[in-house]
Amino acid sequence: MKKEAQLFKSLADETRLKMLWLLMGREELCVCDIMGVLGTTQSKASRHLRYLYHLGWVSDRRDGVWMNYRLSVAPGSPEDKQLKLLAEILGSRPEAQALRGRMEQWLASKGQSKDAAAC
Amino acid sequence: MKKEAQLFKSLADETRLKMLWLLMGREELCVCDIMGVLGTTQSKASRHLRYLYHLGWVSDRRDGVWMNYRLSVAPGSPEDKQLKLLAEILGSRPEAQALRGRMEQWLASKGQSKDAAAC
DNA sequence: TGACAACATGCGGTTATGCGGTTATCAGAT
DNA sequence: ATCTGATAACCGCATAACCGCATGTTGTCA
Repeated sequence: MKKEAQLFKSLADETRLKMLWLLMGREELCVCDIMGVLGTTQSKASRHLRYLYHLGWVSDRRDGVWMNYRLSVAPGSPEDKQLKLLAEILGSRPEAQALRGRMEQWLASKGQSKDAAAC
Repeated sequence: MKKEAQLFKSLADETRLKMLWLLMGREELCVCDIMGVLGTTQSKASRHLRYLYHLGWVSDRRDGVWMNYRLSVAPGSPEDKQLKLLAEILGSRPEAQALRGRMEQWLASKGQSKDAAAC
């Protein structure tokens, strides 16, 4: 059951939990968005995202200067099921809903400024 | 989501995972049983069981010399749901089934000797 | 090419975690 | 009361995780 222990270890960090939660509610997010919504530092955001990347939970896509991340688990795979269970656990927390709200707000205020980026 | 991170942290250890799994398949187990099935040391078994005890996952019951542990989550509680999800994740692993088998075998061979204990 | 923006990473420090080994406690038997 | 076996608490060590800071890398634009 080493694999499962490793799985839970990857979820045993509040920052990573929040990142996954945000990504579950959006197709794609760039590092600066996650920084903004979570109010964390660039180094911290980037490091945890790479952590998830190396575990195969997320994939990256370069768009000019921005690096976008998205969930990358194959539909129907065990990881996909585990992610759904995670969503079930997190979704019952009001804090999670508030986080979603803050994300929408952040993305909206970002969209207002001229054309695209406001990081 | 600090609470959830803490939850996963408590599951991020293979020994604790196996202990929970064993307890899910049996009303009650004493420390020496868990030691025997998992092939671990007394100190290690006891420490992780106390860890789970302080988190509220298990309760203890003294029976003379032996200390018995059992799952203690209230039916219908969030913890109960989380435990069911955990069972779902672990149950799909053949290794988990093998562990159950070893437990049955251990308990059977223990029952053979005279009346009760053979730790 | 040079300046700048977004992101990644190496490094050092701090803290948390797991483990083995030892000691203390507790309940029952003599 | 004392002795014994089962379990719990403690200690010290090694390792791993997380963090901030500074620096490196990559891409854009003038």
